[in-house]
Amino acid sequence: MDFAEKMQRCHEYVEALEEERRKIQVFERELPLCLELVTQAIEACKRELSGTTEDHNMHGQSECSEQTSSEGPVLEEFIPIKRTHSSDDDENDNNHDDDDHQEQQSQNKNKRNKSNSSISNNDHKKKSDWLRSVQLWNQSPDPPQKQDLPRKAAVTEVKRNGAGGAFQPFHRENSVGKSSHQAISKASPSVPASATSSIAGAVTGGTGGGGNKKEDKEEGNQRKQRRCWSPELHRRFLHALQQLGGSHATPKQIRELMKVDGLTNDEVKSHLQKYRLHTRRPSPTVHNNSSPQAPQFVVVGGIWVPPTEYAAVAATTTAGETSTISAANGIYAPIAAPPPAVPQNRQLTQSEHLQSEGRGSHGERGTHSNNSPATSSSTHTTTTSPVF
DNA sequence: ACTAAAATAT
DNA sequence: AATATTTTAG
Repeated sequence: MDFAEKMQRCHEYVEALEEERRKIQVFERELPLCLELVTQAIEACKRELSGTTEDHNMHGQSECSEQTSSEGPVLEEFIPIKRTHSSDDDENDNNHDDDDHQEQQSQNKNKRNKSNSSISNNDHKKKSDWLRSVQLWNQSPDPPQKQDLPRKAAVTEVKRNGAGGAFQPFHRENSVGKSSHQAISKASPSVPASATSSIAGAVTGGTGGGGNKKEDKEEGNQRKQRRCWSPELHRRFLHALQQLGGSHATPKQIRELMKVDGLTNDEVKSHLQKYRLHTRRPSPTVHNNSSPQAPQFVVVGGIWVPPTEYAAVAATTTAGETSTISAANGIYAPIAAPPPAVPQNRQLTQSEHLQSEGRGSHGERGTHSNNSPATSSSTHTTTTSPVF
């Protein structure tokens, strides 16, 4: 009978749902309704299962509800963004907006005013367990973001955290620049919340003319809110770098390429610095794989490839076409294909050898050509060789 | 008290 | 733009 079959299917579905619930459990704070929905669905299904047969009139749809159909309508409810302004800007889907009209929003270049006063807020303090406290969206009291859901538009700044990896919570702290002279009055780094089904914005966006809340207490100072270079952000960074052919890229170019709104030159610059730093021979006496136990794929020829990286970069670029880029990839983000999934494994294979990384340290994974260790920097690999 | 990362200064 | 220094979050 097909009945049994149905039961079976239903059962499976419930299991799937439960697993799903486990997954989002962590984000209870961010997705309370989502959790609730799933829970309800599970219950409904179970009821149906146990409640025996027929009369699935009322909740007949429960099972299929979230799958797809209801998704649309419901989705809106989940979107944290409350658009206060009645005027819905709906037009800004995916136009171009490549241009940088992003960072400027209220990013004043003023030097910091020296006015200084008391800092009175500590709103954070009680975030001990991150997983829980991680916020996909900043819950900062200001959702001034004009551009909401960028949808598919890549341009904006949709970034996601998490995924397979590490993501760090955003910190929203206001430390006052108590520096003696100069105070920045850069715009308040308000954070947008953009979400696409499972995506959360990771990048802050400037406030538009939106209107700041009363948050910034009349002080123009404040050390810029730290920008969190989430894996995704970094991914974009790398991507941009690749497109520019290596490290020569100027921060400005990089920033533009990244198309992340709210990202400033300085931030990129800083990040670039760090990147180069790490990129350039972490050398002296760096023995990577130390553990005799053969950490499967540690490899790391390279340098500084944050956990989540690999896949991301690979993915993007692979999809991409640029040959040159690939080279770049090879260089900086060659490694590590984690056990789980990830179809494309490159040359991660021989990991075992402790490889005389020794002093050279530079991972020369590059299929070919590589700079000499000491003298030249790693940079040119891409830039020089490929025709540009 | 230490470190890495980001911000800011030169 | 490159590097150096300072500040700060973990």
